[in-house]
Amino acid sequence: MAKNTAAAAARASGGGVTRQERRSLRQEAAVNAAVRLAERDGAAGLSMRKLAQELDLDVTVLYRLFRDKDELLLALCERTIELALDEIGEVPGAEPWQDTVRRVAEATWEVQNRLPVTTALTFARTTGGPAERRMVELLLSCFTRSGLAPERAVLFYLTFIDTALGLCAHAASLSSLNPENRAKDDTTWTRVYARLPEGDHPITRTHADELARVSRKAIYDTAVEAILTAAERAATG
Amino acid sequence: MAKNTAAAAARASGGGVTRQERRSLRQEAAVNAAVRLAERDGAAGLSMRKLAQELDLDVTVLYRLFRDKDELLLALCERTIELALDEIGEVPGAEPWQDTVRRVAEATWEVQNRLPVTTALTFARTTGGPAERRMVELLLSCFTRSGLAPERAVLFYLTFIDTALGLCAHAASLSSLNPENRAKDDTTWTRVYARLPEGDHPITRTHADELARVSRKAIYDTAVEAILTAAERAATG
DNA sequence: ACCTGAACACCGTTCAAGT
DNA sequence: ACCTGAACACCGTTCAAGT
Repeated sequence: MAKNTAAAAARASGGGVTRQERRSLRQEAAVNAAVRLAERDGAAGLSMRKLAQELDLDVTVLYRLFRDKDELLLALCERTIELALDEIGEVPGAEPWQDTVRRVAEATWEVQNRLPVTTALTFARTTGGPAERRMVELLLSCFTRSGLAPERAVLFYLTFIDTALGLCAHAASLSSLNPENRAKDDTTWTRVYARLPEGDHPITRTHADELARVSRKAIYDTAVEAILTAAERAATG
Repeated sequence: MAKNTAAAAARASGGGVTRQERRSLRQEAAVNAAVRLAERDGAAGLSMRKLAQELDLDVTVLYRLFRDKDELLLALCERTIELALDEIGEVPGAEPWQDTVRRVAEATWEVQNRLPVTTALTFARTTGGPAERRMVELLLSCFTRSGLAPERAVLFYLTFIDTALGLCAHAASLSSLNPENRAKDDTTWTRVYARLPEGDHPITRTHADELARVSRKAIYDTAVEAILTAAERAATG
């Protein structure tokens, strides 16, 4: 749905495809290929050369579509937000603001889960693009509907989105380590913490099993609910 | 204080410096130089070659101190935790658990602020090393003291630490972008969002000033307090 | 005006050849 | 046994030379 926007625009405009529209189409194709490449080969596997090869282009053509690799990354960031917005779909107008925020949290997690490498590469960026703008408007409308004064609404909006993205990036950057490093990291709780010597770290030792059992999604949900509750209390209190 | 641990151990053991101790000393020197290099030249500037050069070593010697670059990064991660522990200092035994958690949050932010590049490079890793183990024990002792059952104590501990690290990494990865990209990102709120056309995004438009005014530290504090409150309520409720 | 290949200055990592 | 330089297979990015 988010895909082929430029194509649709081109067709709607009545036949003649301008240079600008062809450029947009090629950029979108490049973004699609970049996501595929990143998820298949990992963060280190997404190189300008390999992407060009995948698209049957010379690298320098890619450099005319995107000024540099950073601009490609910003386009990837926009794409992840587009996917989240697609995932969210239409929001019932009468829905309580908290539930809309929860929808956004779910959709963002879903995208992180599906595209961990892309998420890890882009989580901390601000694009200023159309998808990001729609997302900002959607979330700000929730936090203002809650009854918070502008200053507080903005503070809680940013706390929510940065926390959600930070935790998604945390989860994503684990899933996007090389297999061996991933395994090294993943099993640390049981490998190291369950086998601590008797005397040291008594509390950690008795909690090692629980530590290995907690899922990243449970952590994410706990953080999201904590921030929602804090916003509610700030609004009504 | 965290530095020269190996040196102290070597001297205490009575004169003869073993191969193992010399190795530890060289690893520590490498970590120190790596932090300096990363903060001076950015994440892309921390390469095995440049680090070896900085230490007047052949690259391959570096590869005998650390199996690969990832092992160096884990050592950097340990170092950031050591610095946070130094920052925390002695914790008064009778201190309310919430205040101890706040100390940890402050110290972690402080380190992020001082070493953004190193923080951004390492935030999502689990090292299983001694500094990390001390930090886990300290924080778990807080969340169990709060009266939470083991399962919940662990859930809130992980929610706290992952949220704190995620937000620190968010802030850090902004401070560690190349100057131009950083500027591009930083001013987006005023550059793009304050100039939105009248019709679209009305809520964002009216909040653009506030959005540009919120500091990353305020966001961090809001998230930390929200999680502390949620933990308190789960413990007493 | 557009495309192209070669080049520049780097990477992480390995290994045969030296002392 | 330890150290070393050169090499391999890559990077992002640029630019002169072609059509």
